Amino acid sequence: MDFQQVLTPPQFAAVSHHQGPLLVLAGPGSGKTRVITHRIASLIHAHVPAHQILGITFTNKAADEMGERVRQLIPDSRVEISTFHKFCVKILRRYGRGVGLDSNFSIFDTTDQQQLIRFVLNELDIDTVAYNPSTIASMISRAKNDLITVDRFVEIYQESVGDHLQAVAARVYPMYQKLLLESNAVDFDDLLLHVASLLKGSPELRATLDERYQYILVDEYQDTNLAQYQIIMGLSLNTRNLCVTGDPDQSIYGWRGAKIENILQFERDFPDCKTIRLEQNFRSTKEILRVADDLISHNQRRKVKSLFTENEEGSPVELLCFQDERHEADDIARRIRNAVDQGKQEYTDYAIFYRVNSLSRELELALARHKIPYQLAGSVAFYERTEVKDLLSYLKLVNNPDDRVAFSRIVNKPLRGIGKTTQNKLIRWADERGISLLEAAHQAADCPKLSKRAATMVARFAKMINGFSMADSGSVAHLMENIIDSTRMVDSWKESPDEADQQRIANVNELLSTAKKYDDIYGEETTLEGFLEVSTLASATDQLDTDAGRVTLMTLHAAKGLEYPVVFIVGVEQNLIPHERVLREEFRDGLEEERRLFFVGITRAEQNLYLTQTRERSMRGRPWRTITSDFLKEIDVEFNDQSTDELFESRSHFDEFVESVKRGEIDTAALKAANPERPLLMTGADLLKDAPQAAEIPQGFSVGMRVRHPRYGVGTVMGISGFARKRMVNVLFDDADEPQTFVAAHCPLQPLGLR
DNA sequence: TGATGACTGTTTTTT
DNA sequence: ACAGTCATCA
Repeated sequence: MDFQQVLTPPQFAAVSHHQGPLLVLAGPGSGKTRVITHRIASLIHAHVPAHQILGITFTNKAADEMGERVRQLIPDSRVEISTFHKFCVKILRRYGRGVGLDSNFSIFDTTDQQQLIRFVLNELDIDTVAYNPSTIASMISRAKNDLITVDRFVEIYQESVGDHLQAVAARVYPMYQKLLLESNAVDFDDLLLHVASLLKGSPELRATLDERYQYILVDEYQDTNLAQYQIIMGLSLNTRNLCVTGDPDQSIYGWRGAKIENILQFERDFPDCKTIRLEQNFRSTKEILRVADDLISHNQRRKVKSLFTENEEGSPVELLCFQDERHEADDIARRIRNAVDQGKQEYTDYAIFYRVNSLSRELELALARHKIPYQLAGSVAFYERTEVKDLLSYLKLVNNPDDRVAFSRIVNKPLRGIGKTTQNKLIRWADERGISLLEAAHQAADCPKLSKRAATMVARFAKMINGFSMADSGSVAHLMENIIDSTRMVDSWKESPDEADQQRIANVNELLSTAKKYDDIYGEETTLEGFLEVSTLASATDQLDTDAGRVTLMTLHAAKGLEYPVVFIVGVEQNLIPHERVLREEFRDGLEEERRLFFVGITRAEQNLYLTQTRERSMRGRPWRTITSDFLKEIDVEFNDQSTDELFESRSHFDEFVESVKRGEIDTAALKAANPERPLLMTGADLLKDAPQAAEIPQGFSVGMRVRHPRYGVGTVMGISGFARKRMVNVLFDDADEPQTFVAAHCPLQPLGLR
């Protein structure tokens, strides 16, 4: 293979640098994955044994893709390419004893984690309303990412003047960690933390692994946190053939503990490192790249790169402005529909990005209206569905009898008469005697506090769980079938007319077929542990299909690493892009990260890029007047106003309509008869029919009526005065203390239920 | 013990 | 707007 032929000079330089530390600063679309995969191929060509090479990515998708592309270059190669978390699981299965873990440990996802923290808060008699479990969870998570252990956390708290939140966290963290260990379980952050402590605590193990992995490649290095940094450093002390690739301008996980410093200081960590910049972009048009470059040049904290491309000029980036999110979504759908109908594009060519998941809703509705197939990254992930989690919890408990979160989740699901009281008594008793919940359940008959009836139920449950075993079932799928049969968990849904229940059955079946697939892949080697691991470490973007013939919707964060011919970025408005959260910060660090996030979104586009904004947008069920994004002042795009003052137009139509009805010019009864389903406009008279207690009909308002105002939200009509054009309405809004008065004929008040 | 309804926080994210 | 939790009652 002649690498020089297929690579640019800088790419080739990176690929052929084998010995010693290497930093590849790769701009968007600069062929970074290409460099990594070719470098691996090049190492193998140079007779480096494949098992000495370790490739690390952040997502499963990236790992799979990289593995696939390496195999295209070197068929049958057995290079280990893994995510940080998977790699750590592997180490811990083997060496976890050193941190108190048995090899069958459970991995707690965010839900499990919060469940356990909720339990701890209850135990410590801390109000879970004032102290949200997820807030405490993220504090602990953050600490773990920064390698702050329990002892250190408590120490720091005692040394400083911590606030009440820290006080709570300092009490919760130790007990949470103790229960995790007792459950023989780890959370996502522990996977990294435990491995980092193993490497630190055991020089022999560190040296062994350092030796084992001679060549390490880390992708997206700008997103590594302190724990990940320590792990990488620990493996690169003796053999320093460490190659990291990344782009500081695409660092978007700072809020999650990622340290952009890691990449910025790589040259300080390894003074003898070679630095290569990949600045030629092979993805986007000149127009798109120019906009991206203009934007990112406004960041202060960065390594300056000069991006360039030999691609064509392309059409200008367009900024589309709409009245509201519905018009925005509808117009995007219509554009896609038209282009596809004319054969100019395929559905697969399109991606729509947004800052927060809640914006996907309107887009989904519009795409559905226009009969456009789409796929959504994220949303309610399959593995987070209740029924899926329940079934997995059975498997988890079978695999790891110490798992108390799994136990608590399913002990009374489906209902078997083991209520809260019984559960609490059982937990107390188990903790007193230092045995697992399942063990306690077994011996329930000996528990003095439990009634005979409760004890029988509990013991029966324990017996059922014990009846399940991987050895007897032979495969994960069979075990799962046994569980489904024995628990009768789908029985109650079978007869249900409820669509949601049928969906639950479908989900259970899907999980079952996932298990079958897993069994098929591993054959005799299939393990319960392995299946659970895959299920827990699976993520939303993993399931994205590049060739599905569908439009793809996702958040800007999820878009990193992907590319599409045509990209829409919706909601380019202040408080969204940039997000309101960073606008409140005094320090402008967050703002630069928001700019990078926008930069990531822009640079996903190959041919066409559309930015959209609206004049008003509903957030949390309330309409808001929007403000244009500050970032738009930093870039040069073609402004294209699609908005009309339609809202006001329709309002005056409405007023006219109401007036006509009052003058008797319109026969409302006939109108309603003509369209009994859903009238386009409801008249005041119609409303009155649904509100018999209302006293008057003036201008469609009556005392006690619920109304909505675009700015003030929902309120109640307190009083009405005057007549005709001077008719006044007095409204007390739900959020306000003082009522406000409006001229009935001219105010944007809308009776609720009008839609 | 379990069902129902009110209340509340959530909406940056991935493993 | 919505989902998940909590409180109350049968």
